[in-house]
Amino acid sequence: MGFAETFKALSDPVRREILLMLRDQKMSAGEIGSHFEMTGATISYHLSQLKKAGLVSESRYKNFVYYEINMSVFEELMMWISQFSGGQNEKG
Amino acid sequence: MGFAETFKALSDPVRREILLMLRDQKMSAGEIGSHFEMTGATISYHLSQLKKAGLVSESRYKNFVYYEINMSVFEELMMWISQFSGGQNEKG
DNA sequence: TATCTATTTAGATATTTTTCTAAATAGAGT
DNA sequence: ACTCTATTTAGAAAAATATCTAAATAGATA
Repeated sequence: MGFAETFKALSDPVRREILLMLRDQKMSAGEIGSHFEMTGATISYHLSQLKKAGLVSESRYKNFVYYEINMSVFEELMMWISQFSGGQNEKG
Repeated sequence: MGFAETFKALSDPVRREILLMLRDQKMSAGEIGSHFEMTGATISYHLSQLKKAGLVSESRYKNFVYYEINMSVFEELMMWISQFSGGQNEKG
């Protein structure tokens, strides 16, 4: 997977907001896009970055492509970060 | 502080490695630089990005500038991420 | 004070990222 | 089969990023 892609994906405010929108329901690309003042093409680009980072997954129904959060990558991220804030590296 | 800067700082592999090096001891800019095949100027740039994101802080002694981890930003990061992996948003 | 050492700043360049418009794809309903 | 709708892809332009070399700064020590 790679932390580089994950952190890069999370560094963009649009993408972080998309993740918040998906926190408790899956949404179609169009629905997601309608919350922003950007073209659908741009939203599609951001969704592809999130997907590449493994932060979301997609499924299809009728004409629509639905996106939803993929929790497991967030868990890996927590593990990485807890190296620093946990303080489990004390001597003794 | 801003998550954008924090995540952006973490998206670079050199900067993540610097953070790992600083996990259990403070180090001078020069010591840090000697672990990489890069000019001191480039290392200085990366350190400034980490500092801007609040991930490290610096102190001076003699000719040296020492860098050390700043844990509190990692803790904020954990909070943000736990919105997703914690699953505290269930109905019922 | 002159010089040496550690680090940062400035300016330049190559690469990457974000955004747009226009076109392509793909499936749904008629 | 045709057309409509939703989404993605391609290509281009502007902005941001990572790196270098050379120069500047600033403190330490002789």
